[in-house]
Amino acid sequence: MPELPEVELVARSLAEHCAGRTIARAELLRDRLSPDITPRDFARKLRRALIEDVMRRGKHLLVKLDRGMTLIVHLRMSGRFLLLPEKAPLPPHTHALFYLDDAHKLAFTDQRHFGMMKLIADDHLADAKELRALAPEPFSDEFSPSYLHQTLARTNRLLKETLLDQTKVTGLGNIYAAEAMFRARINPFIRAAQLSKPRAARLHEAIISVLRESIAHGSTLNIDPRDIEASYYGGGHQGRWHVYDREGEPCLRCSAPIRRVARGGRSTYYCFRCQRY
DNA sequence: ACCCTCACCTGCACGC
DNA sequence: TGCGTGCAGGTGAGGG
Repeated sequence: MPELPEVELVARSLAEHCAGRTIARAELLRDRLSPDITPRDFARKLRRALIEDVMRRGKHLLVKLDRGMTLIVHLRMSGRFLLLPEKAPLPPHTHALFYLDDAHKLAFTDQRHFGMMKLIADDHLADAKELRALAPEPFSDEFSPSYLHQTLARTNRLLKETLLDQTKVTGLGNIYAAEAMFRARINPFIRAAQLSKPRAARLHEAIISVLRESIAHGSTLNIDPRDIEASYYGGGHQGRWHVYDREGEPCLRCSAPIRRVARGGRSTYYCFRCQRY
């Protein structure tokens, strides 16, 4: 599912439901979910671990355990957590299981098998290759208008592609990149370096507000009500996106039909009239 | 160091 | 109904 707002909500709900719980037993059902560790060691290292907190960095979940360990989880396209009664049947595509000490189990499911887990000692967390190169958090002071302007100025790629590069800006994916550029009224196909300072500042504001509002509204994606973060979701996503997945529908600002352009196997949605330059 | 393409999987919607 | 095609929210490896 996930871009930053979805991962944030998963992190919050995992923290709410699982922080303070002990993992009675863990099972890695698909080896390649966590390729650095055998299923046997996965079970051994997690057995009786206390979940202290669950945080987010970029699109990664950080499950902070006692004994100086953190489980890094990336949901990629289809990773989900479901909190189920201990004896409930396993959902399809369950690749890892965590039996908690409160008669529930946490199931990690992943239809497309792109998800990733890595158990890492806290000493090495900061330099884990998954986290090391990530751009500053969008809600941090470090992610400033001038940071964005200078970062974009140093690339030759198209703006849209650059916004998806997690080492330049972290947390945006295909949906929210499109939504942020629409909000800032900037064309996705300009060169990133072409963006003037005032327009970079406008994009900066748009990125932050799109992400912030999506978190506040409970994201924009359709989710299974059994997903752990389901309680944070409002009334579904109807009408929330302005351009994403709206090819041919009227722009909500100017009524021009929204365009979709496919490149490198991915779609970019934008309003050709509002986002001319 | 950068940039591009492909690869990783399954399932669903669509057109014939 | 059945089959082939294209597409889906993300990234990493490997090449130029």
